[in-house]
Amino acid sequence: MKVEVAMQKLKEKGYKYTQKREKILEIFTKVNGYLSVKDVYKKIKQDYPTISLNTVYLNLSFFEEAEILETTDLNGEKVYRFSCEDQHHHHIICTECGKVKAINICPMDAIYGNPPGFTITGHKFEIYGCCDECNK
Amino acid sequence: MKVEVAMQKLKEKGYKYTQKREKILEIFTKVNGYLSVKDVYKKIKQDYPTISLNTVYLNLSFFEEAEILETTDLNGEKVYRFSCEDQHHHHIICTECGKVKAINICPMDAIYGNPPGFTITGHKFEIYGCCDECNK
DNA sequence: TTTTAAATAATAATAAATACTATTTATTTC
DNA sequence: GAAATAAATAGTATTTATTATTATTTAAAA
Ligand SMILES: [Mn+2]
Ligand SMILES: [Mn+2]
Ligand SMILES: [Zn+2]
Ligand SMILES: [Zn+2]
Repeated sequence: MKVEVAMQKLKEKGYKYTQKREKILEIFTKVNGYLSVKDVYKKIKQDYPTISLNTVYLNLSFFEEAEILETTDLNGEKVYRFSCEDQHHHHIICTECGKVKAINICPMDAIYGNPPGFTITGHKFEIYGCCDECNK
Repeated sequence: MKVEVAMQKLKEKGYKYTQKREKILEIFTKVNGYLSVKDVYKKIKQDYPTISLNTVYLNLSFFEEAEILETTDLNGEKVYRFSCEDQHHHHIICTECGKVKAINICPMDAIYGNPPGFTITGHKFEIYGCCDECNK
């Protein structure tokens, strides 16, 4: 997703435009992987040294709500990345640096209906690994 | 896994026998699902009102290390359950109460070798839902 | 029974995440 | 463009999960 499209999406949801929000999104476009709140905080501090960590927390939550960012847990920490807008798929994730690679298989294709006693609301399929860079 | 087998496994790894450990394992046998540390703490307090929360934390970690318990994240919290010793499989999990049901499909069966640029170290496939009891 | 190494309790320390409030700012309205 | 308003932000406090520390107790070995 492009930054402008994401900002437009935000606007439609009634959020205001701010430079910091744009910058946060820009940070995510430059990374093909998950970032923690602190990762984003460190990066945006280069441009806005006085930004509050709380602001980063809030905005990442808003972005998630607006389905601009998606999240997962990496080592017990919530991490964020740009939502994949193309067809539903899953990822292999480097547990060291958060880098991702798409996997064009969804195990739900083999699941028919709801298992007895349960109503399905979601699923997660993630392969974990170490990328070549982190392997060095 | 039976409690005695698990305690035996612990012994082999050099851990001592304690009543509290046995009780913790007993708690897990009575529940077909994941429990948080606090869940276990509350339950065991009925028998050992002076037990320390830290003791629960420590023992659950030991059990995980000894592969007696397995874990996942539920609503950002680490939760534990008895390890499945039968053939590798996955689960549908009630996000309300942690109850689980086996799914005899593993998406890794369709993955051959390592994707370029990555070394696979693990995977997670979980279906989330709400069980009939929690739906009421 | 004595020894000793691990288990526990009690408490302190960390770290992620959330809550609160005064101030600032983007956007609306005139 | 200036004033009004509602949201965004900074700064700080609080909460909550988890880990660390240390003195005491206890299971198991000698
Ligand atoms: Mn993708
Ligand atoms: Mn199972
Ligand atoms: Zn990596
Ligand atoms: Zn349930």
